Amino acid sequence: MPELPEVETTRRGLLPAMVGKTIAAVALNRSNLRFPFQRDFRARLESQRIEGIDRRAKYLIVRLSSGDALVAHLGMSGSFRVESAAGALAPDRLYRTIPRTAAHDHVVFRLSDGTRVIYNDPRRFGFMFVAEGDALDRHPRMCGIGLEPLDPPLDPESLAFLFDGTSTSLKTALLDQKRIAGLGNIYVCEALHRAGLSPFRTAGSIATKDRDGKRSRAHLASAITAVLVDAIDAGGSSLRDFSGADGRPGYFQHSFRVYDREGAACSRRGCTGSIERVVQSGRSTFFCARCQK
DNA sequence: CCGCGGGCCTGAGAGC
DNA sequence: TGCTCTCAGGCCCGCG
Repeated sequence: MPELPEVETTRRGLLPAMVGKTIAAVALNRSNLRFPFQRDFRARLESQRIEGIDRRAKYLIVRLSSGDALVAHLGMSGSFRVESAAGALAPDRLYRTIPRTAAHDHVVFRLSDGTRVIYNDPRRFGFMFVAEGDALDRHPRMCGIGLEPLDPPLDPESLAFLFDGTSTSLKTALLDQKRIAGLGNIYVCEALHRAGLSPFRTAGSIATKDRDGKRSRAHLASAITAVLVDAIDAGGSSLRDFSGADGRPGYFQHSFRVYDREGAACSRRGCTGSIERVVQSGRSTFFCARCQK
């Protein structure tokens, strides 16, 4: 599920439910997600006040009053949902005081006001850990992460720095979290189509600026930021099961121009091509061979 | 340095 | 209805 827009949507949904409250209790319904939980995982969370929630690449970072941070990665199928204390927000629904547990609810955070924040993850490719907040930049999981594409907005000079001399394909280069952080398979396919660039082009071969401004680093940089902003505005993409922490699904999947649209007509104005699917470094690439050069 | 394949998991959907 | 097969939004490792 989650690429940058879905993680950002999750962050925004969690903010009002969590910030300023204290973690009263943490329940672990199993001993591991992708990795075993740290031995002191619960102890370092319980009775801490939540100061804020940040995002770095596809990681959520929950800042705690102790100076520690809870770091969570949603993997392929992870999601958070918020269940407010019955009665607090829905006095007509007091009968819902018995918390419902769904399959794959692996971690439950109970907050000081009774709110429950639940992490669900069928495939368990996600993981979470507690680390010293000050040391996060040096944490092995975080230290190699590349540029945030939105803050500040990705620019052609950054792309030049990241891609010059690289013989990797554009598709693979954009998926590489060490270069640009947060793009995944969907948004790479979408950005390349918007930019009119072939996923097979060598990353180092993109011109700084074309005469007409097309198929250049400048065009690619703005295509990437535009698709991410559009997706965040739509609340992310809900393919199978993704929904924001508020329970609402995202709508960006209705705006896909190529992803999962094999055989469909290309939506670019004036283009008579159709969307193809090929496998590139083990992942599906969707593109229009006619207008992506 | 690079691409590729496999592995980690479960569930949905297609095809028979 | 039910089986088997393929594929899925991420990421890491080892191979050639």
